[in-house]
Amino acid sequence: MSAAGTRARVRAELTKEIAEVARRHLASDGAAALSLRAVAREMGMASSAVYRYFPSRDDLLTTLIVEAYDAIGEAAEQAVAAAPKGDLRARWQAICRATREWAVAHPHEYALVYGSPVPGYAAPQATIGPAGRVGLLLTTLISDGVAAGTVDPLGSPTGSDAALTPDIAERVGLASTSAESSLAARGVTAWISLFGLISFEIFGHTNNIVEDHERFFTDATDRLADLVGLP
Amino acid sequence: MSAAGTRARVRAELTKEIAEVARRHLASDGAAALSLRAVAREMGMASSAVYRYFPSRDDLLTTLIVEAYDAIGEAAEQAVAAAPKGDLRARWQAICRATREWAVAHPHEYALVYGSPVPGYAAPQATIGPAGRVGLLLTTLISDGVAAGTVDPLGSPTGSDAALTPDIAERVGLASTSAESSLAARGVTAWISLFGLISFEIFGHTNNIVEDHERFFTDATDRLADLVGLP
DNA sequence: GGGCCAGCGGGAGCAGTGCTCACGATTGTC
DNA sequence: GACAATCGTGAGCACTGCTCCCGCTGGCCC
Repeated sequence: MSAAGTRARVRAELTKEIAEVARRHLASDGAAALSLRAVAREMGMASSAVYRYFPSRDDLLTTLIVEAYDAIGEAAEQAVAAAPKGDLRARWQAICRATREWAVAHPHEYALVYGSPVPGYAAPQATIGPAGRVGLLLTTLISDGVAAGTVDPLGSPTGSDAALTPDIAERVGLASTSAESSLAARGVTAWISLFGLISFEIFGHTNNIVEDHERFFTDATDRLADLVGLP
Repeated sequence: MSAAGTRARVRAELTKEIAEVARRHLASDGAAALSLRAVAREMGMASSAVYRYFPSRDDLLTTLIVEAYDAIGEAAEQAVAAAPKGDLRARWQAICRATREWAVAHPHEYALVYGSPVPGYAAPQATIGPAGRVGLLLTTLISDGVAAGTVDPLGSPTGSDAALTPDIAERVGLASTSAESSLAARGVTAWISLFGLISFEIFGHTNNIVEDHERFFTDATDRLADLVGLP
């Protein structure tokens, strides 16, 4: 047993435990206050030992970023799975609602992911997959609507899909033969606006403006559904 | 002369100079890398001397935040002043475009303001005024449209103004006698979405998705104008 | 005009950070 | 059982924000 063995296993386990402790610190104190030394202290090891598992603080943060993306994506996926398949608007609201609720419950982790890129940034390759999960949910939702004939692929301003990366529309299932399509672009706009709404709330920009944040959010995401062209 | 004197004047000047040096550091290296000691070094003074002018690093950052808000607001105001008064859409686009261009030109300063709240946050009172300047431009634009009869105060979902702070609609000139008004809420949604669009671009979330950022932005803000109900 | 004290700059120092490195100890593999 | 890769340790470097005390000095009041 353990051809590639027990050593690797305890390493993997320790790696996970360090990330877990770090995630707790992040959740309670925010990314800026996350200290490798503090994590090491809590684990009862020398600070230098942590570097055997994470080559730098930034790598630890990257791990936490991926975890956060995945957590958000999973929350949204579970919510949309529980919504009635045929009711596009219900599914739309389920995704938006779940995403916002995760953010409200985990503000610091949300800020780590959708706030300012922390260090000298440069989003690591590992993050680009998980980052798109919520967006993908929204676009498959839209493509379902197109397939069912309830969503019009056209819409103003026409042709704005041309501003997107060439293969992105296909990758999210919103390709169109028409050069005038704006479907994918509208989906992306709604996706971005969704996170704009959440970010403004989490970061406190709407503090003196919105009173009932939940109600406002629901109404706003409903407007976004209009924008996309959901029935 | 100088009843409240020369002393106060050199103090004000030095304060300004420190802020200026700090702003340059921020612009080139980002908020995380802004070091009081580095600013002090560049000014040729001991690090402790800086504390005579700014009681803490956070206070320095707060000053820079206010400056950034004002710079954004001014850019937008100048742009809208140069647009044809009667053409609501042109004015709308002018505001959006100027805001985005400022952000592209000053990414770190933008991130300081619209990214994650840096330390233990708690937005200082001094920031709430300047923070609303762009939003105010958008809402006065809308209210102009209402006055001219080209913008319908109603719109889906009806009554969502109720989610806002009670007096906010009046403060931005979008008060309504109808309990079913959603005009202010739609304006706030568009305002938030505008900054969502800019943030996603600046923070790199659309890197592999949008190719022509300027074109995409223009199309998206046009859609937001639709959402508000601009003619 | 002269004294006086608030205001100022300087330097040392504290507690903390990320990260490196040489050193033993341990442990899985041949 | 020997060997070597792996691991944890502690000291140390350079840096940070911030505090405190010192000595000087320039503007105000008598």
